Amino acid sequence: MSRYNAREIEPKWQKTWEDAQVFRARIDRTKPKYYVLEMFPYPSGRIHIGHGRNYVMGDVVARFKRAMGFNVLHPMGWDAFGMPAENAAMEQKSHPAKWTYANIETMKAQLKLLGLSVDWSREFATCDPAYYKHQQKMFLDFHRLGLVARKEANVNWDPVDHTVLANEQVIDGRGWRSGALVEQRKLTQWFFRISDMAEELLTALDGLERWPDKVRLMQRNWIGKSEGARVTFALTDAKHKSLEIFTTRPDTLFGASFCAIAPDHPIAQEIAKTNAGLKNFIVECKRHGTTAAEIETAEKMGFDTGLRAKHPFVAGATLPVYVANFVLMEYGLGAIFGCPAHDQRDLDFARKYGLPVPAVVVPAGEDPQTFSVGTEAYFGDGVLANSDFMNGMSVEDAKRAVIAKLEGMGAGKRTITYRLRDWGVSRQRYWGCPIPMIHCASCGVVPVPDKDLPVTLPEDATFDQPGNPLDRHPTWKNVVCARCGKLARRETDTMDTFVDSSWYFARFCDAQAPGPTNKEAVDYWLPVDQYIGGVEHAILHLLYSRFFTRAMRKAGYAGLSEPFAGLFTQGMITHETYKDPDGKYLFPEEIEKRDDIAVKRGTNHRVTIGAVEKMSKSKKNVVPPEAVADTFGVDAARWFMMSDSPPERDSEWSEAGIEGAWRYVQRVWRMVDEALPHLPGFGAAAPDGFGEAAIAVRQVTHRTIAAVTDDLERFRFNKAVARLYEFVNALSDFKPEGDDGQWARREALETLTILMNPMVPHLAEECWQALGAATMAVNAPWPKAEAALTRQDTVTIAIQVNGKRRAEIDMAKDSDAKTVEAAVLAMDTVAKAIDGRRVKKVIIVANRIANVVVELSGA
RNA sequence: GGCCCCUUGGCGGAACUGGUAGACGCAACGGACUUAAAAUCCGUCGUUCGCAAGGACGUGCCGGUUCGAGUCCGGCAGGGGCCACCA
Repeated sequence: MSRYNAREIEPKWQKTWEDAQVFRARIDRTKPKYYVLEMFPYPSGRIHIGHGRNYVMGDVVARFKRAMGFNVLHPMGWDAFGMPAENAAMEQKSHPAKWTYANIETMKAQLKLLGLSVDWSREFATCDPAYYKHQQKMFLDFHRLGLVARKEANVNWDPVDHTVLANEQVIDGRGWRSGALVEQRKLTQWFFRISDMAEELLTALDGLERWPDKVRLMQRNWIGKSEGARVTFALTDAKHKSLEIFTTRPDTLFGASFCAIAPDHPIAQEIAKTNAGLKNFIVECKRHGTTAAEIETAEKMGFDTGLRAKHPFVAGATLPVYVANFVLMEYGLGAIFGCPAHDQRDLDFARKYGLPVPAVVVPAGEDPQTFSVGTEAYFGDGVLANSDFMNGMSVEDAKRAVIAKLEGMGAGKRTITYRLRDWGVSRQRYWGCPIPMIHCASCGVVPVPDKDLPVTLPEDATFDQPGNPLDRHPTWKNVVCARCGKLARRETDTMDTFVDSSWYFARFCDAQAPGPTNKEAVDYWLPVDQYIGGVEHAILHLLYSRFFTRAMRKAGYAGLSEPFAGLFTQGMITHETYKDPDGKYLFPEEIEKRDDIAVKRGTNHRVTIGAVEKMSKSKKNVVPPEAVADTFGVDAARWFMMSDSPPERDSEWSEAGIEGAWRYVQRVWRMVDEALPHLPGFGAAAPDGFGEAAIAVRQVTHRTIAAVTDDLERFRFNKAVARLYEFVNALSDFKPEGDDGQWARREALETLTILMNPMVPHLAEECWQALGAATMAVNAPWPKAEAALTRQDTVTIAIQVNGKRRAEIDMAKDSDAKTVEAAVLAMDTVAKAIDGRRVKKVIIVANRIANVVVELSGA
């Protein structure tokens, strides 16, 4: 008996696949296409097994679809621009390119170890000018189409990374990479006009049926559509004639007791010029952060501007206009009217400053004369009161009525506001795609002519100090104006790296295309049929890509709007964490487990076993793929990753788990190896008839085909694995006798081999070859379940009496209700359970259950 | 604060659209083989009562709908996610 040696067998098959170039994808219109893509990696150093799950999952899909007859595209590349490279360059006194390409080399070798069915001929790195020159071209095209804007705006400034961040990259008031508290700065920046597409990006979410609801909901919330009205308040002041506010509750206009504007609202800024008190107040507002805790505890603060706003409907009534710390310039119009009775913040504010709290929406069952609000605002539904022409209306009717009236008076109109901001893409960093623009003293902003592309990064930049290396480079930014020929300055900002990843999937369709995309290839391969990645990109990358694809369509580079037809967000791999007595983290290989305790390897020092957490370098709870491949083989790792948890959930990596997977690999090989001498030849004709035992095995075989196919189709890898375990268990119990039995055994083993191939491709190749196939398993078609063998002739029907299971009975499938009822009532066990009570009725669910309902004794 | 999701044995998890809860794996335990160990094979494995046959209880908690609820509805608790002074 030969033992399965993964360390020799796995590299052998990887080489065979590579030599035969089996994963090379080509346009082939005789087959349906299938584009599988995992979110491409950032080359940060080394991968650990936690990264692997994502790629293995994609690989299982790719290999499965391939066997199902699809023309599969499964590419890989590198999201290679970004801050870590620059930080590493600063620390190691090296160059970001050197660091990045070294990491790519390491990680590529590690990925190859996993035996992925990737078409490596399409590989590229986004930091290659051959890639980013196309990005610059598209930037210029988008600029021409009005999709790019340069504007002054309040931006998020990361004081540690010395760069601007997009809203999506600020988490809890801190930079998503540096963790530094973000400051607000007013800067002139480049923006993609994503907010113009807010409505389209929102409604198109409904069409993304193969996306998780969770992700669609997150995008919906992020886009944040609010329907309401803008209302113009006339001001009593001669200098400032009117104030425009946005509200989603115009129905509560009669409950208004003040107006409030943001500290950076133009009117506030104007008054602050001559009012030192307000100026100080505005400075005070800016000092407060925006972290969750600070918002929770922040007190409402206001400064009375002295301005008074006239109520649009109540002659003679005026409202004080405050500058308030809780009003945001970025949302709506930066101005509100305060209705304390029906908004908690307005109520807190009104109580603090002693403003009136008139209630205008009264909950059902409350008396409008006596209903009042204490410390809790009422924002539920109800009936309008104290509101003149709206009295007695529902909230919805009142909204319509008041908007109509305001529109009639020219004092307001129905408006839709979105939370989504334009995407600021300027970054004051070196390691990114240069923005191809020129600043000329006489011509203003001038695009770099297409013929001068790419604008490449200078290699001799310095990284020994913070700030933008491009800006301080002695010569790089000197350029002649493309319009007037005078000396001008190059744009020294680079693009947000999320731009790089917003179109790479289109580039993969033809990575050698002379333009940004090859239209024929893009039309053939896109959309991505199955995209796989972490849910952490639910908003950032996935929203940007949806925008970018639309922009590419407008510019003629793509023929569709939605790049990803199917999305799957996979869970993380977690692992226990270990700490030595000093509180320092230890790698799993540094510890040794003895019974329930852990000690430092080779010592008696007790190690604390900490929480199970997402694998990360900082917690040291990582497992290198090389070590796993060496001891257990890659197939065992792949099998374990697919078996342990449902793919969307987190999965814990454990030594026991990988050992279990390794046992499976050995067991399958042993089973094939032991069967070989007894089996008929590969492709031998089926015998004339099958005995009972052989038929039973064939039934298991074909039912397994049906089940595993369905499970893989639906991304239920853990169930597919469980089915295959059951199959192997059944085969182990099978003791074939006669030619028919041996033929059925061969059929079963061949089937098993191909069914498990997507998960354990090296083992499958080895088995396939041993079974005598002349072709590779990777090219073998997926087996088909024969209906005659999957059909169930008898079914087990559970019998309940008053809903409690009392017995079961085997019946011919699809027996009619009368037959089942008669058979059930004839059973001794049933009679015993009925115990002489009167049978009220018998409920029969075909092929499943019979419930005998009897009178309750004594009731 | 708003919105959303989750909660099933010692553990990971099965259970299609309301129809036999606990598939499959891991761990554990008992046994066989072995000088011994590993590997392998056979068996047990939700709790509980019982010699057994069999019974009772059981899917976070309380209640409801139903012949029947892990699954549907209402409430509560715990855990997680996203957004967040968003008007």
